[in-house]
Amino acid sequence: MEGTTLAPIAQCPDCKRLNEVLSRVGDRWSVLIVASLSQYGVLRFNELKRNLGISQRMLSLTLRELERDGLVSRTYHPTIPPKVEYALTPLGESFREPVKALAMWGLENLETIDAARATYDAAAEKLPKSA
Amino acid sequence: MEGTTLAPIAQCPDCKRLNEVLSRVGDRWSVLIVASLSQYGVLRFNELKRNLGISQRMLSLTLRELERDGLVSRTYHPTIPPKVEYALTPLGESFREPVKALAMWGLENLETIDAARATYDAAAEKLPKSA
DNA sequence: AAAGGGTGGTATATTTTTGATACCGACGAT
DNA sequence: ATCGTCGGTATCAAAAATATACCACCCTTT
Repeated sequence: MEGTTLAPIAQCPDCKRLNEVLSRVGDRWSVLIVASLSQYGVLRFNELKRNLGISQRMLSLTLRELERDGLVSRTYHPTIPPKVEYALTPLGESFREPVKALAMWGLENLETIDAARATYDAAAEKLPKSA
Repeated sequence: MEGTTLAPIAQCPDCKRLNEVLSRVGDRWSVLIVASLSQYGVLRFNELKRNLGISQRMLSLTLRELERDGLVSRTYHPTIPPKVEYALTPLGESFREPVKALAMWGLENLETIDAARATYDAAAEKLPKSA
């Protein structure tokens, strides 16, 4: 049943745009990788892996996406232990600002959020639907 | 084999913190809901649903999380068609800024990203691993 | 009065995403 | 000669997102 009264999704263009943006670079690993490269400048595959605690698969996938989207550059050195270096492109550098804004907000408000959670959970404790 | 040289995850405290932040409010729907409430002020459940094109389940879940984290307030009006209104709390309001920064960056760079993608994909076309 | 619609959800099933694991070739160290 | 490192890929299981159906409630329409 697709023909219901449902509106044609995303009335506000801004939401639609934002949705697109977030679909591209809005996942945790992308942001984390950019933040990491932002801090250390140039990192190799396994350095990122160790630094972030990400699985090889997700790192590989996410790096390729970031490279595809032009935020990260990949430099392959055909030395004998092969060496691949990742760094931010200018576009990636420009992404540092919003990420920083997000991080700042988070750092400032993590405790507030934790407190709100505790309050909410405590209140929920008193209303068990059963038992 | 856990005892390898693997570092104990998240060497840089900033990444760890950022990770926490993103675990809380870093998913697409949370950001989108905040953005939507930010634009319209107060919205009801089904208004949000229609506006965002989100499934009921995800909307319900995400709203509850946002409420739990203190970013969104939920007001239940026991009228006869039950009416539930959602709005941003002061904390939620403060989250508008980083979201706005993100949205701005996205709007400014979506085309650049698309172009980078096109270039990348075109280059990849020429190196088919098989066939 | 019976049928259908809108309200804010929940329960269940299906699909998509993520993550863990094993493996690869090439080489250096033990 | 076996092990480990490098940067991945292939495979499979677990988790999350989504779609769908359904609920009680009442109102409107027929």
